[in-house]
Amino acid sequence: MQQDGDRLRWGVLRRLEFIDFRLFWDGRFNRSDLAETFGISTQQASADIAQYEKIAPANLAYDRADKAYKRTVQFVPAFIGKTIERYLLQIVAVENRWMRHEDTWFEAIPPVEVVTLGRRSTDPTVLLRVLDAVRNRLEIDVEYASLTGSIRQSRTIAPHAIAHSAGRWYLRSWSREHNDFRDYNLSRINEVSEWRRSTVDPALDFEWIHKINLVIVPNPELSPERQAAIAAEYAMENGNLVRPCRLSLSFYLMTQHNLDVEPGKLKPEKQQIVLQNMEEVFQAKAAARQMSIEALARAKGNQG
Amino acid sequence: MQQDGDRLRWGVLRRLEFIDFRLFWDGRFNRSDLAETFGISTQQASADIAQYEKIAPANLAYDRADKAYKRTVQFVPAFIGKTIERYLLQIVAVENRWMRHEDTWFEAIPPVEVVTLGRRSTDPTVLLRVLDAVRNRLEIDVEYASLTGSIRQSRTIAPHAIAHSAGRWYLRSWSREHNDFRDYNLSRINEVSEWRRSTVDPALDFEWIHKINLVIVPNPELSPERQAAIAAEYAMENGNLVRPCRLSLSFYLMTQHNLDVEPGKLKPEKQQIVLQNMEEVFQAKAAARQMSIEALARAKGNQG
DNA sequence: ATATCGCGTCAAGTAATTGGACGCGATATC
DNA sequence: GATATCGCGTCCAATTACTTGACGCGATAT
Repeated sequence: MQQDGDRLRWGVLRRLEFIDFRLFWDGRFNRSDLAETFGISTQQASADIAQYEKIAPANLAYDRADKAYKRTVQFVPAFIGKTIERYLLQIVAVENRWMRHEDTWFEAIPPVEVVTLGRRSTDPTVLLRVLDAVRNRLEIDVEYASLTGSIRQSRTIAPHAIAHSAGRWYLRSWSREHNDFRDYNLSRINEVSEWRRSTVDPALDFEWIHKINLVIVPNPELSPERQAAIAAEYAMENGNLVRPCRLSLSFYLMTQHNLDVEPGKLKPEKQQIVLQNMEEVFQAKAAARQMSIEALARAKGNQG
Repeated sequence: MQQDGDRLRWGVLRRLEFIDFRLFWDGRFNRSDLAETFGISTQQASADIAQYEKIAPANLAYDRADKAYKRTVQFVPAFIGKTIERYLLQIVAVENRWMRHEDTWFEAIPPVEVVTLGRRSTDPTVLLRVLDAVRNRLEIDVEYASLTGSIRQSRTIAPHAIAHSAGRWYLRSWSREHNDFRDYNLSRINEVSEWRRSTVDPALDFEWIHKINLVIVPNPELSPERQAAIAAEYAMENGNLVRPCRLSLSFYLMTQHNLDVEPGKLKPEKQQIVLQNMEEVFQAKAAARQMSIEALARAKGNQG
């Protein structure tokens, strides 16, 4: 199968993958499904099906009554692989209108409800300019939606990385106004106007570069059974989860899971996990921040 | 271009899309990139590039010095469309190891950090059986990881929908043990053994079917500026956001955003939005639950 | 100066795909 | 219970997509 996979043309491979996909998700497919999805003739579709049958004969059987190929109980995906999470994500993307149903291979989107509050989506042009700036070490002028939302402020930033947390996209950047590194909410950037080479070394962003191990344990106020379940869900070893994390991002992770709330304020169910080394994280973050500010000031001094 | 798009073969269209993609994300691409990604000859790749140039001549220019095609400033995506969020999601998927880098079109994954605590991923076979059960109205026996994580419990459920919230997947199901509808965490289902036709009508799951409008406003304890910014971020109209939501899912949405925490317990920054009609939601949910339980009991009485 | 690399292109050959035609079996229609 | 319909499979010649091989061109590296 591996050899077969290598010598098959890219297009044919995709079509076999499609067969695999539909068998997995719908349990059935038609010759015409294949023909319509890829814009090929029925003859070619028949040939493709025959080829799939040669590779994985036990996976499907034609049901004359239903006029469709159906998945057998022995079915094992031969092409789409073991990580099906990506397709689940497609469903989420369709529900959020990030992706069109036609751009997926789903015939019927499974009855999946996505529980989220939709936010404004990112402007492609902004994203494009921002990515360029990151890649080519540029300093850019951006129009940043002020807190009031009405007045538009111009900022000069030199972004060097992007981060994603809880549905929000952040831009890690040096700020000319403050001469330090901070996070900008990508969806609040409306326009990128000018760009020029940046003179700031992103290696000075110690809050970004330095990582710390977050030591996470189930909330001890929960019953032992519940704690064990949570340990299993997060695949904890020895009762704790050690998650390396950039210092500047640690707060987002903490916010996401209510790790930054003092114990006792929330019901334990709302705070299923807690952070053991919070103090250490706080101190490390503050120290790194200080280091960056001083290094940037020194660099500016040398330059001017 | 539309006509061109229709008459182009599926494979060619994908390759033009690839050119568009690379121009967007990397700002550049090679003939050999195209050839290697799709397993075609360099000649064919040249032909494809020529075709793309015919369709969108202003989008790219060959840079002899760099030996690469480069994006021009006038670049406007001609194939990949306006919703680029789907590709951002791919990056998240790669970072979370749900997807392989090779299965995307990214040459270099942009320096994106994904802030999340990875959870155990879903077993494809379980997902497959569960989807079948939903689609064909089956009752299935599942092995559900008990709270202790060690003892395995068998449950008989008839699932009828799937929900996704904050990285977790839930299965909305009727439960034989309790004769009511409840949620099962998909990642805690280890195995699906037997299946048979279900006799329970999912239309009786009123907590699922009935929707309620969640009325969400910025936390009034925040400064007016901050409130305005949050209103903008969530695209609120008249200062509030009305989000229709299935009753059974309303709690997940509330949990995600700390809407279910009494005011004053958390710092306002950790509770940027609040729910105005919490009492109404609670009552509606309880009423629907009661209705379901009674309807199910009646149905059982008629049956037995 | 010379080698190397990526590009473009011409020409001939091969593989993929189409269009047309036919038969087969299961369901729906009257 | 005859008849139409639909989706499938398959044979054929014709067409299109793609490959293999060969050559020249310009920019960079040695």
